[in-house]
Amino acid sequence: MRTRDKILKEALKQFNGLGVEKTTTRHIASALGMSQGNLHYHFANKDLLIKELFDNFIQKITEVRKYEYQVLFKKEDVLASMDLSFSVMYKYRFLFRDNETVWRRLSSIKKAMLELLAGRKVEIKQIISHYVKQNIFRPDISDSQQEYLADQFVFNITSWLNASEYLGVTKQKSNYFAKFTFRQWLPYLVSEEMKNWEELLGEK
Amino acid sequence: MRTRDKILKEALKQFNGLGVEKTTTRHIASALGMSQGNLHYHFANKDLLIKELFDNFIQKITEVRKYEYQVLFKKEDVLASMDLSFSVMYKYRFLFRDNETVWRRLSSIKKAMLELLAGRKVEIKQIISHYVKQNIFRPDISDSQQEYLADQFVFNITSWLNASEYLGVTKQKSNYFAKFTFRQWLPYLVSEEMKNWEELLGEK
DNA sequence: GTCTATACAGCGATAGAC
DNA sequence: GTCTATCGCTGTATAGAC
Repeated sequence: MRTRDKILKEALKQFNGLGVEKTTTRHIASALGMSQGNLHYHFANKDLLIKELFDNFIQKITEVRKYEYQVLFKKEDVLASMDLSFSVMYKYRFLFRDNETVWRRLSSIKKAMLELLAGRKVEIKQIISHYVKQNIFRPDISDSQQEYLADQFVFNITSWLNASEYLGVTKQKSNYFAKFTFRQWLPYLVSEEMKNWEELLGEK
Repeated sequence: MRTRDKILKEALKQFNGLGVEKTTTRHIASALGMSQGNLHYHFANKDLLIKELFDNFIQKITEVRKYEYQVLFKKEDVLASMDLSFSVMYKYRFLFRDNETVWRRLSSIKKAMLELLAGRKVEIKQIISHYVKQNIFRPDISDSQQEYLADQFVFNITSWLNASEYLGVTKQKSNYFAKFTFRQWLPYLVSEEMKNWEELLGEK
């Protein structure tokens, strides 16, 4: 593995574990048995490390999305898609946990992240709208409630990482939260569908 | 105002605004036109500042809870109660935004915070159970789904502060999120109730 | 590319004068 | 109580030898 990549890998590990502010170039370098001077040869400053990790994140999350674009309406596929997205987000969780720190340092990341989420919201509204047309969702759910559901979805995907401690979640994080998020739709379903979905999501 | 209190007030302001790690005793002192030495006369170290602010938070949030304990089942009261809680949490938002940093420094706060939330979950389950018995909630909602709803509630109250940027919320934060959280219950209601509640929550 | 050495700034905290 | 002065440490980043 190239030195550059080793540094990136270790930086990601420490950003996720210790947080962005507590992670230092000294610390990263020494964990790799490398001098700090050498690290700064490869990455002139800490922000460049963050920037490159963010670019990697965007690349992976875009890949995941593209992959399932056409199969998105079947409930098993929606669930699997969420699971995949969540696992990528989990890998780069410092971007969400320390979002304020990161955004303060690099405002371009803030912009890109908000755009990403706006795109997600549009997608989710399409799915919901599809379910309403197919009579999978109940007919008495108002438009504003559908809008709300999409907001709740965005809220969930951005917040789940911080919440795991509060909820006492330890293992299988991405899978747990994919179900957690998906489960929010249960009461919107018509009765016949509800049983199927509840089965898919398994007992809590 | 006593010097002690001035320091606490400024510390809270900076913790909320800059984050705990970026806030320094130097910074707090100079904002008050006071020497750093003097600040350290009143608070020997930074952790004592955090600790005292946390104690104030606990005192206020407990007060708020006690106050409406008996009226908790009417929907208007539940909403008002949430609004009050959220506004206290907002005042001490660094405790939630920087929860990992704070918990790393003072594990006693982690313990107390998790207990507080566990209590909240119990309360919310009581309310839900009450609504089910009163036939305000639909009868076809499973027990595990009720449990889930309580978890979602805890998830919401702990995460809303970080999410406002993602959702584009700017003003009236506590009121907005009280409704946001409450609105999650809409699809669980029987049809007749749904209209009343939707009116209470207003158009999005 | 990788190292050592070092400059420089900022932090928490303490000592001692007033 | 409040101040100034200072210590010891840790952080980012650069310079120059190999």
